[in-house]
Amino acid sequence: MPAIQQAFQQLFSSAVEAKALTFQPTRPEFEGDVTINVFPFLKASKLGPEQTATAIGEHLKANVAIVDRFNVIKGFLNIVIADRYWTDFLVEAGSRDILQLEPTGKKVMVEYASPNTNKPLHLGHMRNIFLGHSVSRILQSAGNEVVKVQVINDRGIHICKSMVAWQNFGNGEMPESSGLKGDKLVGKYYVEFDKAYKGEVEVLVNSGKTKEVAEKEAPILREAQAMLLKWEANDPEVRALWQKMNGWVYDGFNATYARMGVEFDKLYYESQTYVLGKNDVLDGLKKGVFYDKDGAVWVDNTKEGLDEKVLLRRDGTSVYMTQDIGTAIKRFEEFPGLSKLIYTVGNEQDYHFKVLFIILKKLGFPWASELFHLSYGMVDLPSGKMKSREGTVVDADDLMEEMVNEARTTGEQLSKLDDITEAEKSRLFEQIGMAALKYFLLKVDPKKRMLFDPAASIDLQGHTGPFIQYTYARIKSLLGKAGRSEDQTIRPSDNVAADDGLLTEERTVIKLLHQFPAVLHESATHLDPSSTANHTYELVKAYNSFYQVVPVLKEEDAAKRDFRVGLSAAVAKATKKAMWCLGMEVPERM
RNA sequence: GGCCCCGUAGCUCAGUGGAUAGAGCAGCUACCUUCUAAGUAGCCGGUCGCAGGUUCGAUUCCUGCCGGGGUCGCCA
Repeated sequence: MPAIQQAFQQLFSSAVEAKALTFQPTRPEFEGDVTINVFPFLKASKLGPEQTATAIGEHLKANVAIVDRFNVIKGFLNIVIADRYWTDFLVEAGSRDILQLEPTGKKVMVEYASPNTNKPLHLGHMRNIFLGHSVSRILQSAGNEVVKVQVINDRGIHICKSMVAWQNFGNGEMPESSGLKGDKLVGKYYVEFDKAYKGEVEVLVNSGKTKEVAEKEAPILREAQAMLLKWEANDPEVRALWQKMNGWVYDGFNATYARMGVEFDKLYYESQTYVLGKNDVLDGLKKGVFYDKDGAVWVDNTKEGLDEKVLLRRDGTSVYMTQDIGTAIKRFEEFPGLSKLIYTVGNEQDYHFKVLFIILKKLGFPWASELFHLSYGMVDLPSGKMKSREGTVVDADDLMEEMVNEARTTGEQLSKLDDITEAEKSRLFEQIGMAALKYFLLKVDPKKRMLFDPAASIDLQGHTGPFIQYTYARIKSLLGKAGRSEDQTIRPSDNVAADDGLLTEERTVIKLLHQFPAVLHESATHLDPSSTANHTYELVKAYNSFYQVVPVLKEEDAAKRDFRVGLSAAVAKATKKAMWCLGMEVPERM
């Protein structure tokens, strides 16, 4: 880059801004590795596009060692970088983890699950959890210290509904007695509640009440509301039931998280945080940041293009926003070095977070500008939106089971695994099924709404997690036969093969490896695993093309063979790390 | 209605100012006595929602419109 600027200065005695200078990978139909578009410089060079490009090209060739040759097509300067540069890079890629970037010295908190405890986890949670988990690992690989946190919405009317229903209709059913997973059991009573509630509403409507009145007066709802009040008053019996049922849910969630392969450094319980924020809001009121209207505390965001919002009710109680204000403040107190806080929450809460961040800025917290809402789109089914009340949700445990079974069916059909134990097979199919699922959810831009078709969407072939795993396993097989591990990739002498000229297949793979750190960096900057996911696919796809036509172990020239083994090892190493960043495992064989 | 997000191949998605817009799936074809065929190569498939504008150059940026979704509680 500086070389180009220098070239420009000398050739045309005129400076060029760094941002006007764009390098792009040369399109495969032309010869070259990097391409510079010279159109932006025509005014300064006062020459036509071809002459400008040629002049720069000549200069670079004469002055920059790694520039081997160039060609000019229209306004595009295609530069061929010397083989030596690529082989040197490959040695580097073999000797260290190129996907572990320089430490930034920053500590980042990522919140990536916030389930309610009244029902089991579903597909929507899975997108949230895989996304946040992957972003955490990408940030870590990009040199940050990461704190992963979960918020558990363990209190409120929703859990009281399950509790009331269990009390009324449960006959003491327990996870142990029914064989139901704890979260499923509690979820079952949430559904029971809804059924009973609807029945009661219907009865009331038939007795002449309006629907609105009936929906407010249904006895079982009143019961749940009364239970919430008792909970807030610390009623021992209610609290004991609450603890018992939440305990079941946590057991269930933990089993689900374990299978998902995700983990948290710290848990926040809403029952502990919901009291936070009140004093902060009152402080803001004193400072004149907020105002009093009819006894309630409001914030006015009309200048920011939003509207007014209540922060404390007239009776002095909190709203959702209040506790989020308090929780954010608390987190920065608990983690003094924290420089960034990321909330992985669905895009239906875009407005909420916009308001939250503005409020914290108004309260004068310097870190308020470092808050980020990692907003992701909903997951739709072919039938439309998932609705828990209509029973159209895709259950997380069921889906994982289905995916793993799918992997098993395919794997056993291929019958390449007859010599391994049943336990090893189970572990392998678990890895494959989970990767298929995770990759499917992570390969698309997080902020976009996506479609999940359980029947057809999840493939084990093509642009998928298992495709990547398969490539890795094939390389491992090669390395095994060559007696090398992926960590002892290229001996420096291996790159002698380069003197013979890199094959285009080799060059393509190395270039993709070379781009990988930049892609990872971009993934971390945009908090978007999809670019990493897609680049990993590009890499292994290119490797597969190489593998198909270029002999590795069968190559007779020992130097070339070693070089290709080293190339393969470097791909395996980067692939494994990239997959780790996406929360997926890679199998030794498949 | 106000505000926000999205609209690219039959389907699912890449592509955030550059060349003739790319993958996967689906359909068709070729390649396993050769390093794992969960693979590779090829064919088929496009008014980048529509209309203007900015620019040497727009799928990409701006405006308007159309279509889809979200959100606008002293709910969470």
